Amino acid sequence: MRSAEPPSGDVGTADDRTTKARIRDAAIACFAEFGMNDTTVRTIAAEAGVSPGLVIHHYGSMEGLRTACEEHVAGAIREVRENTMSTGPGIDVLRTLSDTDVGSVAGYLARVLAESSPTVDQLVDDLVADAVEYFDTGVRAGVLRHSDDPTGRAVVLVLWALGGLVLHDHFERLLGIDLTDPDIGSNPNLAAYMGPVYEILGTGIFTDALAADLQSVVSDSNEPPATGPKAEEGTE
Amino acid sequence: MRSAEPPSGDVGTADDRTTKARIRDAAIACFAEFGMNDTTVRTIAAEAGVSPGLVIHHYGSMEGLRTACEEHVAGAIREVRENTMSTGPGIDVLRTLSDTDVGSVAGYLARVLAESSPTVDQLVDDLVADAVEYFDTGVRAGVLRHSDDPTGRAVVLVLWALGGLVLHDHFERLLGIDLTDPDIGSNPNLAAYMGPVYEILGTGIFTDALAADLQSVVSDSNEPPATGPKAEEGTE
DNA sequence: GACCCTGCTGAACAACCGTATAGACTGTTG
DNA sequence: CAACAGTCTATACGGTTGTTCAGCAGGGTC
Repeated sequence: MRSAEPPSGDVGTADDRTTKARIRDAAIACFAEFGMNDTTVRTIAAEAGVSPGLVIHHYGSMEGLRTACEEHVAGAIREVRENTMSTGPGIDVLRTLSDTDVGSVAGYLARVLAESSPTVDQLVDDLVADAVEYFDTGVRAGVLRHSDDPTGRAVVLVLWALGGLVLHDHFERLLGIDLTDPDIGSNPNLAAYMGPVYEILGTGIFTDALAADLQSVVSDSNEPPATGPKAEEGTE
Repeated sequence: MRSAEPPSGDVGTADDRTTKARIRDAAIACFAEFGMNDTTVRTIAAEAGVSPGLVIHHYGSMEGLRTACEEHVAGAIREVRENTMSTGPGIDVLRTLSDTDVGSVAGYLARVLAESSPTVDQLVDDLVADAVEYFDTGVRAGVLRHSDDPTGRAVVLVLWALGGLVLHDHFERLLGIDLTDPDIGSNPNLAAYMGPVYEILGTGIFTDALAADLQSVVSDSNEPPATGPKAEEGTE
């Protein structure tokens, strides 16, 4: 009773299909499907096919289980990240998530990203750091434009992508594409999202004159310009 | 007892500083500060300085109060939207929110946007429709680039902006700027966010050759190209 | 056989939730 | 004055939550 954990203190990176691991996977699936609040110990226990008491027995408390889920998901993402980082091509946030073997990583992240926690914060920091590094590679390869604020650009793009993940219900309703779909690549409506994305990131949305005007204003003060019709709608 | 509502069935667009309105405002503030789940009837009652029973007496149930908050916030946003729409210049999502008189609209939205509800869905649809219209104005004025998918572009930009709002904690941690700040305009760190945003929306991030390549690929199939080093990190 | 340890169950616990109800206080009307 | 209608408080009720605990089944070890 003094310790609810067996001596093996791993969070599950290797071959654990024990009951404890099954409970964790069931919890992740429930969190992704029903949300953080509508998921109870009894919901998870039923999903895993065990008794409610066993969940607590293995993870000490509900918060202990939450932490274990976060660390497991973060570990799975980190694993994919490091592998594809060394491999090279085609890493992006959503693809990184769908490449994990957890299954409902994207749906789970969509639920936990909004609430701050050390594990999630670290995960976001890592994704941003990856983006910074990868953007730098792209710039030196001549496929990406130079940025006056590489870190800021990476932060904005990564958080926009993750924020879109959190709002996947709205994307699905408006564009017919579910960003949390584990195999989003085979969705026929993917172009409805990727088309505008590539268009925006390819050429921007401002015409050249206005873009230069906005850039100079930003570097001077904090206030966007107030002359003539503005066009920063939907961007801040 | 058969009806918990007084004959006045408004949701609060005009001069109501009654206790009922104060309870609603306290609820919005609590939802924004503590989140949807950690806010109980007793929390709201304490914030409003009334008894828990009175909350139920006025709004029938907790869900009735939630609905009233949603409709009130949506109404306040709609009001600002229509006014600035007719006025003309400088409307954007975050500025629209900070122009409302509710105070913690952005923080409230950051909590409710993730969960689908008819009222929130309608509000998002309206913001997207506004963006479509405003983008079209900008295109015809020559300050915005033409889009092959104007609606898709507006959806992506609005949801990116709103998604950033939901992830305001991460933005604040990484860039030092709180997107839910009621008067965000006077924040000295605003440039840390607006700089990258204007840069991205001004010129995009892809170089011309790669941008054209990606565009053609998207219009052909759903799969992003797989040749050479890719650069769609953080965007999908 | 007895013994212990581990995985696990099912019932019970206290705490908290939203909600209902009885009644007290107020101002208004006859 | 009495009667009344709202507003508001205090309290209590059922239900659900996370958590605890006594005990069962099974498999080693002596």
